[in-house]
Amino acid sequence: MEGPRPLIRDEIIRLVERALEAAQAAGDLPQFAGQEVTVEHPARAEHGDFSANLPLRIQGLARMKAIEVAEALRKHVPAHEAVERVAVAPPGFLNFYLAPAWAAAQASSIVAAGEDYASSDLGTGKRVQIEYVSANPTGPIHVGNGRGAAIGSSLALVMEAAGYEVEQEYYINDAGTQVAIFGRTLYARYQQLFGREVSIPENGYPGEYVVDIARTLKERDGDRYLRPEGEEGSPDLGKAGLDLMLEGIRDDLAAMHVEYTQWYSERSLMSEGGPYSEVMSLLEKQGYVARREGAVWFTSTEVGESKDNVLIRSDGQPTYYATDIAYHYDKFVTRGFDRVIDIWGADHQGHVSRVKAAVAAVGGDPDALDVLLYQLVTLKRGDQVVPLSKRAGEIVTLRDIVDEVGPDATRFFFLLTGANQTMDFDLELAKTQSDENPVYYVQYAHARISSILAKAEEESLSSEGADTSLLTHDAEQALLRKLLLLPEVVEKVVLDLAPHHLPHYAQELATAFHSFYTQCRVIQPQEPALTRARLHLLEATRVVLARTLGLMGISAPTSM
RNA sequence: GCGCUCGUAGCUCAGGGGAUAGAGCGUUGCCCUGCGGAGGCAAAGGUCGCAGGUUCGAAUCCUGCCGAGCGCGCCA
Repeated sequence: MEGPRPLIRDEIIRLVERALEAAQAAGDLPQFAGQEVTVEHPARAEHGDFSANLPLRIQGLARMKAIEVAEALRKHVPAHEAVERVAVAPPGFLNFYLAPAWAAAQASSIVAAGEDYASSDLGTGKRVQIEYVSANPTGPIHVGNGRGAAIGSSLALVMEAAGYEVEQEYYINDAGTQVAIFGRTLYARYQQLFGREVSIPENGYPGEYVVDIARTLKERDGDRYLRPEGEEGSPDLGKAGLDLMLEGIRDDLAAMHVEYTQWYSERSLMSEGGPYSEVMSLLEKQGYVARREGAVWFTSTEVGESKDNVLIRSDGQPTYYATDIAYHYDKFVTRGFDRVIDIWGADHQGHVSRVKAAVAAVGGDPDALDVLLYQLVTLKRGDQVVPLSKRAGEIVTLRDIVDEVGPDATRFFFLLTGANQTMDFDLELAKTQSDENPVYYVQYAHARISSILAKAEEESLSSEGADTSLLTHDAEQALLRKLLLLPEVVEKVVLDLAPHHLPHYAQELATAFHSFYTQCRVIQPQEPALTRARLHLLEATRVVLARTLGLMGISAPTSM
């Protein structure tokens, strides 16, 4: 299979690089050390499609005015089929204008690429693991987890498009203190259903959902978990409860169209000779372990941390940190991922450097670990802030939102805001104005195109043999330029780990299409050649819209 | 107190060294004799938190200050 074509942006960069070499060889510019060339999309269309600021950056090195540098470069820019003209603009920009016929011809390449359009080989041959959500199975998935789900799931789709082999994983915290507390809470609720006067433990989980789980287990398994009064409950009850919780979590995430390739159990780390014991002896061997105050510590200050951290508490239980080290050891060393991306809520920020330090200590590469933190979501009903705490009585779950506004709008909304920006999720707005959610604007564009293409087919019109050079209208050209942008967006999402660029691009693309639609009639029986060309443009637009929506995990409806 | 993140239009947010700072929503005013009006066009709305600094050029980088969120457990 042929690899993806180079981005037009990169070809422009190469033209500038070659112009610099040629200008220096010709003596129009003095010799100096190589400069990295970058180009950008000017804000104003009159400044062209791409702009290079190289003259401004090297004016000092060249000991010339930037405008003169630009002029010297312009003379040496090699000809390129995609470039109609190159202009110098004050104070020293080199502006590139794409040839309309070339831009139009790209419609054919896009249609030919189909759902592979904007794929790249950026990550080819690299295995990346993306771990996200990983919420404790002691309560239902809440709104904040939904944000992590949207980001992780979409990032996975985009990285796959960029050639990575992607593993999407949910780490199940099925061991440890919180799970034990959940088990005791559940047993209390279970006993209550049998008429016993017991109350849930202090620090227990007061939520109604625990009662629901208890009731389900009672109905399914009867009294088999019941022990004599005063005794502790059966561990089987806790296990059964967790399984039910997990089932619910899977369902909730699946409702948002989040699908994992792997569910990884924390408990499985603890097996004889498993990752946990391996890591503990590894740390011990390397002298990073100290015993004091009845606990076992990782002397992380030795590797630059601000303080040491407990691995095994004085009650003999491993901390979350210890098992997390084992988990990351398993990711890096045992499973050998080239890159690991952890997506956490910003409240885990303090954990980042600790984990990186530990990764380094057990033989992983901390630079291959990216921790993507997303700021917390403030849930609102109008002006009223709704508490998100899993321990509060009334909680709004992710499922509530998905059921209300649908998976597409939920994902789009979560993706819209950059991860390190706090965001408000106004339920009132999401519910009452769901028709005005921008996702519909984008999906509508796709449905509209599908409708026109269907109508064309009915009338036996097709894009067969389209002459794209007829696509010269401003609106056609503007749309074509948007289509050409997706590969750059995909690259940016991958390099910055920032999927929020997708919904913004999707809106721009939809706008360009709707504008084209109102200005350019597609089906015109008296203009068969133009009709063919515009149908072809529609086909290309549909490909790009569907692809963009697909990368967000959002459906591309043919009718709405 | 220390650390991380953030402060851009009335609201929600993009932009994160480049030319006259953008979008959606809201507001105001236009546009259907034709392919889906869930649409299009236009207007109004900004000392980019404040003050210094670096630079040919700063909303963007650096420093300080102000304000907000989160973290600084033998919780996860």
